[in-house]
Amino acid sequence: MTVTVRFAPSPTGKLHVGNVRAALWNWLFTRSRGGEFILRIDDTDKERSTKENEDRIRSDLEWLGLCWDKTFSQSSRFSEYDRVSDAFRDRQLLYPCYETAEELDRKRRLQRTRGLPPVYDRAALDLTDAQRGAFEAEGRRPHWRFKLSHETVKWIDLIRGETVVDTASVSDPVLIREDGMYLYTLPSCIDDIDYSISHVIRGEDHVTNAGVQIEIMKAVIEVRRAGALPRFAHHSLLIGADGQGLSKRLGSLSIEQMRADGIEPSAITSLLAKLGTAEPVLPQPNIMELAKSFDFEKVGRAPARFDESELVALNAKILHELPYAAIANRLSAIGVSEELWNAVKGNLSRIADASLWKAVIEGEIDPVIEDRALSEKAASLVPMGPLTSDSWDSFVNEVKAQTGAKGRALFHPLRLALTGMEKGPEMAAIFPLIGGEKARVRLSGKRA
RNA sequence: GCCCCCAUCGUCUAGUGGACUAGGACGCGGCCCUUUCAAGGCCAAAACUCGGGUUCGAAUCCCGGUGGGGGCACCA
Repeated sequence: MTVTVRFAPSPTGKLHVGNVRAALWNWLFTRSRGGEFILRIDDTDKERSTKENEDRIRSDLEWLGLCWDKTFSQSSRFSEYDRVSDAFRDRQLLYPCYETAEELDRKRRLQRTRGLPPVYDRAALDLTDAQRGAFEAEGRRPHWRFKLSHETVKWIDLIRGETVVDTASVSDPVLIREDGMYLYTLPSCIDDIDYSISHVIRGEDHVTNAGVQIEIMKAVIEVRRAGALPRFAHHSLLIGADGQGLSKRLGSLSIEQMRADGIEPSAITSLLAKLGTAEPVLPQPNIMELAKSFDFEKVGRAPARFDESELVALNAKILHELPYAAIANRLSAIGVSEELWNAVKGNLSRIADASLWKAVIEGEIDPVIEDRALSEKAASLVPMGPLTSDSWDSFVNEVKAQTGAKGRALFHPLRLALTGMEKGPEMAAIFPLIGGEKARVRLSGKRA
């Protein structure tokens, strides 16, 4: 079976951990099966969609490595949507309604106080031509609802197993607004059929929608006389580390923000690919490796916790294993040489922190003198001439022999004097980079 | 309010009536190593949401409580 999936963000906001997880799973699934990944921009809402958001979404996806094989915007396909909705009207699948938003709201509140679910009562179906004419004469324009079958829709969800939606418990969905604008539902169904989407992979907030959409898709297939229903996979949503829903904090969880915070794309994909599955979360710099092990069988049904501190920790691990060549351009941009990178990477949690160590090693610092006698003695023992990777050991041995200090009492004052920091990279690696001249000055307590 | 889904170590989970003394990974703690921190190696601690029922036997099946998530838009 040919696999074709789509990720369909709406350019009304930014990409965040929640929707990126859906994008990633679509991508991993289709890559693991040699299929296609389509990026569809759901921009039917002209007022809220912006070009900036769309550009941001594309650049975030590219940054994450989620390349697409095909992309299009729904705003380019209105004529197709018109064609299908005309056919729906002919088949009485689409009916005009004249209630205002306030009237609908009042109806819902009334149902709720009676303990009933707020489902549309289909009053518009009983309207006579004369009544409709009267509304039109009043200046009202209709919005259009799709007439659901009121039967039970059933499908085998790849994650949830057999799933059932009773369409009698759902309102007939509004497909076209009073102003003639399409809501996302119909365009989405038409596109999924026209582009032969084989699998719809998304969050479980769409489970009820799937029931409705299956009915609409069936009608689209009839109109088009072609196409097939996709299979569905609805995954649970992420919750915060506090066990509460994520929606309120989404701003701080945007990909844009993470990128600004120095999180590597592979840290995000490594975590999001495995979180909520039976497989361990491990640093995986290669996203294709993630695709190889992707399997719906291993996905749990319960909401999974997304903890930012876990992402930060994973980011550090990825950095520790990152060879210079993989990020050479980014490092040279901040003036970090391969030598420097290899000396300090084991202590970084963000790449940008390399410049911090660059400043310590190459710039000037005020040394911290913890043991004046020891550091002054040490200053006189720094080997003359260029330092090598062996210099540190012989230097420390000499200091030990002449002062009697050992262990922490030996190391700690030297580190503080030479770097001004409590902890940091392996001294043997950074000692030659600091250089003998600077080391002598710092050990004697002067800025250098 | 109504409907749907879910519930195992701190976290993600394995587990489909006896093979469970409940397994793994991450994290946490301890030890070793490195003449400091980190990294690495080793070792430990740590869980079946509660109450009923079915059964010779329940983490596993059923009912109920509690808790969490989702849905019920002229948003997506």
